Amino acid sequence: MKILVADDHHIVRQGLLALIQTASIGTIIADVDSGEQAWQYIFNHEPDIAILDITMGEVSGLSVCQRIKARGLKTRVILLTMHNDIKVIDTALEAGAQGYLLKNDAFNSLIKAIRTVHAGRQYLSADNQSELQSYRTNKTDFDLTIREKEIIRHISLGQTNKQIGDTLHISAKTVDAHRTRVMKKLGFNKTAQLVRFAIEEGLSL
Amino acid sequence: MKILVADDHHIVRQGLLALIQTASIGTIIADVDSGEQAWQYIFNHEPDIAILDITMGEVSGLSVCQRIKARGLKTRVILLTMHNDIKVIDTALEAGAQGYLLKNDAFNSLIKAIRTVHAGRQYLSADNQSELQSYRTNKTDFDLTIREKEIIRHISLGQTNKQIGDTLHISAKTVDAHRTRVMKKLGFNKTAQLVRFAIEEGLSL
DNA sequence: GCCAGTATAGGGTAAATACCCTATACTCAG
DNA sequence: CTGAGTATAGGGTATTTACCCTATACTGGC
Repeated sequence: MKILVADDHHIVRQGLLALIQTASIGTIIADVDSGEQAWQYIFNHEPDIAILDITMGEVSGLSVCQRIKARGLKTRVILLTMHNDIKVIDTALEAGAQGYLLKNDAFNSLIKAIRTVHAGRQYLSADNQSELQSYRTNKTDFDLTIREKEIIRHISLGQTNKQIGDTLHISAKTVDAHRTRVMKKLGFNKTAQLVRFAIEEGLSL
Repeated sequence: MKILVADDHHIVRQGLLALIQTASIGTIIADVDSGEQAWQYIFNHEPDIAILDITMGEVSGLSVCQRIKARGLKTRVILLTMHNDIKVIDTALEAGAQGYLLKNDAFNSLIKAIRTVHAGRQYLSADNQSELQSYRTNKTDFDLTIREKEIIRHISLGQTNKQIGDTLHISAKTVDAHRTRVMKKLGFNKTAQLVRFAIEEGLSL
């Protein structure tokens, strides 16, 4: 089993590597400290498992996850985060993640998560299963596409259309188009409203 | 050398333990997952080094650090955090920490930090030394005035300078002046950042 | 009584936005 | 196969923001 670990916190990353090695669960092919590097590696080598931190500067683990899904790569993703927020979990799963792990989980969970996801099943940290069910049944669907949510996320982090275009490798004009469409869908006409929405809906990571 | 590790993120803690063990740098006497437990241990056993996460639920690493200083215990503290915020570093050192380490530092820094602090010297992550100097010399007070907070609140609710001016019966230009001053105080240059700040600081609504 | 800080507000410029339009390409459901 | 929906991106314009400047008036502290 080949595993990629991506986390911009060096200590966390080294810790993960040490844990996976002592568990003798797989061969690590790479550890990187940015979403962009993670994507390059996954695109070129298609590891079995990619353990990605959600919050990683420019390109988040969420974005990488979306790209993997879009390209139909066989790599399965376990997203790693500090926050136990049901909205974020939902976003993560919609982005195509097979696993969701909290950093304050016991390290045994990590091994269990890797085994479960590698076997093709979904792994959720703690007992978020039932909570997720109820959240999904009565969540308001704002009909935003994955791409649109991604754009909102970048906007809420204070990036300009130009900057977002650069990180996502698309034109600033396209970002503007997405932005405008989201505004229309949500009935907004100001960045401030969009940022508030993103933060409250857990899209801002 | 006896070391205590306290971090509420299990994975991070396990990682730290693994790293310290492989470096054969010290005997770990305990690893705990809360500030309260950390304090109990330090008070009873006075380890040489305590590596404390700053953000740990109820009792933060900062609090534990202050207690150690107040009691005059010989335990030296290395504070651990994710955020490279000069303000936090300043607070940490004032609280009596001898070391300040970022989670995204290379793990070699951890070993170096332990050795340096154990030798009685101060260790700061990366090259925060010079940054800290300049921060302290011209320590700007980021306190916002009542009026400024009021302006931020309206901005975070999605109003334009013109609308805010109308509501508060002042010129849009004045609103702009307040806005610019706040930006400067906080080091921002985007509305999105201001909105996020307002929401997180509870200035919104 | 003066100085620092705050609130007010004007002039100006460059950047970013909001939003209108068209247009191509791709996918998926009926 | 066609049409709806999405993602892409260009043109264009008006508004808004971000930030530079100056300037007046009020207040509280030393």
